[in-house]
Amino acid sequence: MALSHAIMTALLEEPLSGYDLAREFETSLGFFWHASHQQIYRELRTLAERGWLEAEGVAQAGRPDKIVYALTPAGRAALDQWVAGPSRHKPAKDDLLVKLYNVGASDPAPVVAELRERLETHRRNLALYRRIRDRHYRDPRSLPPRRQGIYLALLAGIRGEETALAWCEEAIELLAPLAES
Amino acid sequence: MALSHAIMTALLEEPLSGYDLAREFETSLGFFWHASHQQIYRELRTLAERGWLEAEGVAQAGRPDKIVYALTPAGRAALDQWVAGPSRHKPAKDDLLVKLYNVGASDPAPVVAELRERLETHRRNLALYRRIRDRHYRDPRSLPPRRQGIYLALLAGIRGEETALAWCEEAIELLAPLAES
DNA sequence: GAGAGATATGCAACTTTTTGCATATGATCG
DNA sequence: CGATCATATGCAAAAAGTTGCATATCTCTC
Repeated sequence: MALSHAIMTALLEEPLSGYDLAREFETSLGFFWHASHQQIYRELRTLAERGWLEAEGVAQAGRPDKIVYALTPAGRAALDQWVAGPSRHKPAKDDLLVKLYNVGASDPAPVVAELRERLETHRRNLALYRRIRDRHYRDPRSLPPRRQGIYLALLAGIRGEETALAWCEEAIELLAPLAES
Repeated sequence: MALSHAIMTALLEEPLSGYDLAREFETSLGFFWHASHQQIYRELRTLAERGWLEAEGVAQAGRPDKIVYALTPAGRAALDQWVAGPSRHKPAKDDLLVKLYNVGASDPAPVVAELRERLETHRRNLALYRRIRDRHYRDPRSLPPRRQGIYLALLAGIRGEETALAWCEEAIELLAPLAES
């Protein structure tokens, strides 16, 4: 399972609580690997049991107490090993692409409407990613190695959104005439 | 579940056996929605029970008998309704992008090696998709509606591979110096 | 006739993800 | 004081996907 390793990766820099991690998985790392808080809390307990993480309860004033998880040496070793092993790419599954196969058989109007919505989503994502790049990753070559890796992940996001955006425009242009008639 | 609808989509043109469908899901539709034959056979039985498909045993000479599934009017209606409803985009999950966050903490060499392999995969996919486009979708505007939709799905594949390919090259260029030292 | 390979279909166990629900603390605002 | 929101953690059931195994027909080649 790779969720465990994604979590450990997020803990490389500093110990975090499940709540923190859940937010991490909604931004940064989450752009490329989504996980719900239910998944995260469950996985954290599993990893702590296995000895890859260490849990520490932290009492807080002004807010509910929390449990902070830190990477153990064993976890660190497992992570290294995972990085050295083969990767799995699970391609995106997109209803919309399947629906395109139905154009001509079903009404294309909702598909076009969906494309327009998605266009906006890609615009927003792209703007966000570019803002992050401009703020933190202006000159990739002068970054320390770790940041270069993160930069590349971000770059994948940017390129992906650019491509998806352009494709949406092209698709709308081609299908709009069908939807109007 | 969308697998059911992907299967029905594949049956829009003509009735197919589970085996045929499994191959369909390894090419055409399968570029955007992967499914194993185990999943497909299971789903086919479920759909037939629900009345969305009709199963017909076909005796064959020269090869094992098969079961051919056809879309029923009820299935057709369900498909229309699905097309009109909201779509879900499940973004890709890619170990490699998570591993990039580990560059600087773990040895980057295997990551670079993986990037090189992936570069080749993208090259192959791109060549394949382009071949299909050149053969069957040369002039998209003059295609009948149904084929236009399929063309757009193919185009999404082409653009995606182009982007991924270029990104791999950029990533290798940036990380190669780190891996050598 | 033995073996490999395409065709054809399936079970069972397991892992992973999704969905819906549940709970509790403390801050802030009206 | 009540409502709402951010913080913080979790259970349980269902759906979806993966993995490993199993079986059978028929063709073609050695």
